[in-house]
Amino acid sequence: MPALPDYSPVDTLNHPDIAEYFSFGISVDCVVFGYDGKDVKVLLIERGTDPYRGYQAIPGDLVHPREDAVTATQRVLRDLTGLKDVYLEQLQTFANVNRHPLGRVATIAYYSLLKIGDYNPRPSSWATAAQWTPIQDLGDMAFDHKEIFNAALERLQTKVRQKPIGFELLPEEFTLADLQHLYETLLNTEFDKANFRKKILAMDLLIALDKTQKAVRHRPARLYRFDPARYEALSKRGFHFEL
Amino acid sequence: MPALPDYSPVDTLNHPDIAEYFSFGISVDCVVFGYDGKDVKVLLIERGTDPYRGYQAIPGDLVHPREDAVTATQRVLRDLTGLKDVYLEQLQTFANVNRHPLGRVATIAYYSLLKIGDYNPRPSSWATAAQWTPIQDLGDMAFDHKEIFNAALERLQTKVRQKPIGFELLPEEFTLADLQHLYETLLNTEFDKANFRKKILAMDLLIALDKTQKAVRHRPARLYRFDPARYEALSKRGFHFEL
DNA sequence: TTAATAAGTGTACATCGTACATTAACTTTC
DNA sequence: GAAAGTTAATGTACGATGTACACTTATTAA
Repeated sequence: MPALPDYSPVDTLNHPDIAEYFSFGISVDCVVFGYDGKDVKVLLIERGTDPYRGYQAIPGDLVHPREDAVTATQRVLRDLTGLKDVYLEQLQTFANVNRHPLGRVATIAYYSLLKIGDYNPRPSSWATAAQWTPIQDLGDMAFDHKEIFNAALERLQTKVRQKPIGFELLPEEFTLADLQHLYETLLNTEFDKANFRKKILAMDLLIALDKTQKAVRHRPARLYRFDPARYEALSKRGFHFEL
Repeated sequence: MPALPDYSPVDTLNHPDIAEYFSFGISVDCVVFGYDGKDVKVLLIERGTDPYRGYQAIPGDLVHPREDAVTATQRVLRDLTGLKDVYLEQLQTFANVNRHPLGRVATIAYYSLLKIGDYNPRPSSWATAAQWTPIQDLGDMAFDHKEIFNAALERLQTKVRQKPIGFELLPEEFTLADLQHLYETLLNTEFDKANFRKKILAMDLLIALDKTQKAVRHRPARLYRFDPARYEALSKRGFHFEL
């Protein structure tokens, strides 16, 4: 442990009893979203110990004394899902005095989007307790995790309309109907099919593949792929994704 | 059923050396924005002690062991400006291992908007060190504060186009030209005068007052006032501010 | 009175969003 | 193997909105 500062980032004439201030625990919690073609789901843990034994909780862990917060979150995600390099974004920090019954713990909340098909539960300690839950039927949650989840969902709903991050939830190759349905369930709206596809295609972010759906009992739809490089290029020229 | 894993936050069983994890300091830092009719400015502190003596820093302080993070930020703001009930929003938490040279301090960054005219420096410890700096001419800053400031500015620029928070920076009564100029300096853009006023007025968020500017050497402009209640009402009906 | 200056209004045109109708391709049923 | 069912994919017409720019109005200073 490095030497304790004798002042805060500001100035502090005011903290003679400085050691008392260095008694916080910091955790990270990560709201992991997935989509199975029908429902938007969250990956939750069932707690095996008190407090909140049996309640569902957002996966997370204490940050180690020499560990960055993002690193800690990536560690949690890898242990949980076996995946790395998934979409990850900081949400908000929850630091109320009484949020944790056993001590002063501030938690930095993140949210993550992944292709649910890539998910393979790890033979790690929490593998058995992890489960995908459709976001409509969440029950009570441990700690202030319901509040954290709500914030994450709200943020996702805003963000998904402004940045092309919805694709993180879809398989590499998808139909326009897939995409539309994802947005509709995520945003609780309905879009006109013709207008939706016109708008999306006009953005010029998708690569049309020479493939179609197989084994459907109707006209098969064309498959598309999102082109991140194209998005980068357009962004630099002032393009603004919007749905 | 196998034993359920314990994961966190804070499962003491999983962390036998639990005490080590409770050694973090938590600070809040608040980027305070103001606008004087010409420039967008930030309220900065000049550090009087090492490290970074003489550098400019974002005002902040350590969070007390029994204090909520928002409360700590409001305390800092009140000590600094004499104001309470100013617009305040959490930005992001910076928690890298090495961000603070003297210990492990995670900082929860906020940003705040206030009417610069309301600001009255307090006879508190940092009053003399506080100064408004136009955001174009910021020099080096202490710690990772430049990074924090950049994040705050970016966030403000995004947010101000999506929520009617720009009014927090203006006096209660303002002209449409005032409003336009604020947006132009904040976003580094130019708007067409006629179209800007048409758009803003069409939103129906402003109350036209029976007052005009005084002592100007041209046709005096009408004064307006922002109507937060109206905005609330419209929001509930699905209205979406956008500029 | 006139010039200067910025406030405030009007208009024409292009662009975009919206609703809805139509055609196309595939499978299943009779 | 033709018809019915289903969803993909395209087209169009209309209204709303954004954009550029010209014009009129109210005030002060000269």
